[in-house]
Amino acid sequence: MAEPLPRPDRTIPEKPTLDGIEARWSGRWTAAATYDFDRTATRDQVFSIDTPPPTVSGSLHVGHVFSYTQTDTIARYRRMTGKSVFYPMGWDDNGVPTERRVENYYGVRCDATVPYDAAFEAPAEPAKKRNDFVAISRRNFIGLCEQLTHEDEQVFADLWTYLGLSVDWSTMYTTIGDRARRTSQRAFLRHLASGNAYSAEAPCMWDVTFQMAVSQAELEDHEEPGAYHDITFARPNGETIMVSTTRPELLVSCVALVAHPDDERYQPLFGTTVTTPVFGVEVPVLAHRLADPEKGTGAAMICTFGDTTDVTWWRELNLPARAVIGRDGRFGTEAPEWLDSDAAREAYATFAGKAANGARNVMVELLRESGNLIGELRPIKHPVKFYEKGDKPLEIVQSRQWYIRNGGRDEAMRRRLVERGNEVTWHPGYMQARYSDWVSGLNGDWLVSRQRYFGVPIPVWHRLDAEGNPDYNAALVPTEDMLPVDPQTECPPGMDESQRNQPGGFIADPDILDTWATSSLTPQIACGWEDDPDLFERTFPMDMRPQGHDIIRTWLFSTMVRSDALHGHAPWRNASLAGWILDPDRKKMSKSKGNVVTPRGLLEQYGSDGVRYWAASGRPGVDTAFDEKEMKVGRRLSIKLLNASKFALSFEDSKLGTAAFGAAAPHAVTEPLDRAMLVGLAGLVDEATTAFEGFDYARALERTEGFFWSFCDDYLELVKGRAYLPGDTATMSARAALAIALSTLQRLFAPFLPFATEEVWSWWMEGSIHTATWPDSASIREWAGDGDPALLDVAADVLRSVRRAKTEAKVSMKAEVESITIGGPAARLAAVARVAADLREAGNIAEVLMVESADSDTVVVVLAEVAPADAD
RNA sequence: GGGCGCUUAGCUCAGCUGGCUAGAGCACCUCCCUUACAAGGAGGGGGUCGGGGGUUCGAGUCCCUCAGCGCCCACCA
Repeated sequence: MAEPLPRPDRTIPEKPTLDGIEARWSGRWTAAATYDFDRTATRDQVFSIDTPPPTVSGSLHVGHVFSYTQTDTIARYRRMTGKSVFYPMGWDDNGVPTERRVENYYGVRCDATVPYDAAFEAPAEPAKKRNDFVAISRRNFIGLCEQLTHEDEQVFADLWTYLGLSVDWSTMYTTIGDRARRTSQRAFLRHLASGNAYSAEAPCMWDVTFQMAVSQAELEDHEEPGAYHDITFARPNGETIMVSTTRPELLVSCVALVAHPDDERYQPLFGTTVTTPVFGVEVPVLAHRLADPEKGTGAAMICTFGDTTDVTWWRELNLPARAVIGRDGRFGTEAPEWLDSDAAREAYATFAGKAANGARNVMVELLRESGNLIGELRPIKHPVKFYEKGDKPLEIVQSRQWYIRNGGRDEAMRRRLVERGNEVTWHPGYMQARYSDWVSGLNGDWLVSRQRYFGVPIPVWHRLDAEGNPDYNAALVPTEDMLPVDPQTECPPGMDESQRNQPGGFIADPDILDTWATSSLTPQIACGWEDDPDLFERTFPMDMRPQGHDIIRTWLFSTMVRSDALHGHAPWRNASLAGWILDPDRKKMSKSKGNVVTPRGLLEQYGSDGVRYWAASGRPGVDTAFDEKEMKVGRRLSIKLLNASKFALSFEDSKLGTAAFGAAAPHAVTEPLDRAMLVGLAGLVDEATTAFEGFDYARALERTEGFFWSFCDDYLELVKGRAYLPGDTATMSARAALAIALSTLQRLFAPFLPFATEEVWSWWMEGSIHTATWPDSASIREWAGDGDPALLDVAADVLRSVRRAKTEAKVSMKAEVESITIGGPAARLAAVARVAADLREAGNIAEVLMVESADSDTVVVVLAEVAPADAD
């Protein structure tokens, strides 16, 4: 639990300032362990947060600051309500983005065939072109990944500290660290044992640049130019059938033609065969409901594999696989065995070894020559599937991959996962629909194996038979106490290194797990699943998952899948979806778009509190424009808080605060205006509390800010004269009310402006404001007694009229007023009478007169030695 | 094609379960160097709440419909 802060000097500076406030307080918080998790707290006293681990491969931009600040305000609120807040930070440092960054940063590339070089040093000057990158061993490569991520993580941690995130750094984790690797592998092995993980030889979406498989959740559609090619197939009777295709180069992979079963044009052809042009391969004409009579000629060419529909057709119609595009995205150099004529093989040779685009051009020529290309190409724009981080269209490649069951091929499981969504409260609520929609639309299991290096290895070996062929049906697995394990360097139980890669021995599974397959376990990693059962017991399931709404389909869903399989319930109670930061052109701010704004300069210019104010003003789930003006407003608010606090504490006896106000106010609050203000304050506390309970930090801030400004403009102005006077009852009432209000407002602002509030709190209170108790409206109402909130409204209204008169007369606000005459119903006049003394003081008014009238309210202001100004 | 969200002052947005003359900040105009605050403060102008229907004593707020914008998803031959 938090230690007391080093005792501040408890003096109020002559000229309060925000300069250097971040360094001053973040250092003291660290020293005092202000934000440390109290792991003696029981589950019901804990609030645990499943922090998104930022990808360390880039730099943090203001979008990160935006969403992490929002979460931090909630963490701070919960801490002040007495919860022990479990708020770890994780770094997502494994996976493709890190590899890419390391490759470019050092000018290296990983080559598994290169031997380890203990004396290796990265090139001083990285090569400009990828082709010139130095090939290094897997172990050297991983070493560089670790080195660079460590440096990056330190920069990130410094920024978070400067921003004032109240994370407990002692609970930090990384997704490549031992704990994460162990957790990830253990979960995988448990899935394997329960049948939730399996490997299969199947067509999968394949990125030809990274040369690895990608999962459904990583797909992105890009609008790409293409063209319909109308080509003819020959029927045995000499007739032809025309088909439109955008990928004529796949003709060699054609295994059938397909049309809709109800399409009368093709019903006579079903069950017959046709011959492919150029290659002369005989293929059947089949019927399938997915063929769209409206598209092209209504008949389509099924190739292995042009798109995901081809995969469906291939699977459901039991067609042979005639794949020719290899893992490098190029056509195989050898003519495939199903081409049985020399002419066909010669034709193939003209595009063998080419990538899709090159082969297409050649194929078009071949078809033109053979007379099977009819008419002109018809250009179109059509969506093509890409890997979200890739820049070439995906190919579909047949290969052995690992899968985790996610309901994509199991209706009952899909329904169960949709149901799990009901175990979570969504903020905002409509985000649940995105989750349900995604789960309902799944069409395959989750492909988790990646043909990469820097990641969590799949903890599996395969037995080799006497011929040296792997047996994929019975994986050799490590015992859990071996975890984390690297199958490349360690051996399966009961076997030794001499049997590696030998007939009758074993081989290591070459792949690693996709990043999401590890980050989908952040609750288990952070809470110490199996590693630290005591911690797990106190923190899991977690209270809150904050994240961006764009990764509901990936991170949120996959975390649900894992928790469902491992624990049989949802991993959290609340999911809080943050919006994006949009640049001034309303585009999402992201590194790949090159429109990011780095936060450090902003934090220094506007102060962390100023930037936090902007972030916390963004409504939950709503995309928000990047707006420096809001940060300026936040900075002004922070300065105002310093000045207003200084002023209110400048009166003797206001400084009687204690860390938590006791049951009684320092002095009795007796004056009507003071009581009126306190009633409003109590209402504010209720509103802010309700908003925070519903994860709506933005509303809490908005209401607090609104109250604070009118508190300064009106109440403070109205009572300062009275508070200055020598201490009679009315004076003491003002000072007590000021102290109560100040203490309350400072705490209400604490989640948003942690630095400024800590500063002003230190002037008069013991301990950190961030471990102080959240304000309690009931005790404020006790102090307020019979307060009538309307009094403050009336007084502020009259004061505004007086100011207006002075402004219109172009005189100073302290100009003397001879008299004001208030008109209105008796009730209004009675209210004015109760605050008349404060009004006289605040407006420098000699005389307050009243005239009862049934008409609307009026205020007539007579300035001393100045022509009367009517200012109703 | 399906789902979700948005459309309120020049700009960025609040307006929760329908209720007194529709709010804030920025920008703009005027004034004030008032001992908390001049990188301030006080005051002011500015909106037929996207269009059209409907429910209601009463709608920015509920229902229907149309339009525009954005996001997500889809089997994209």
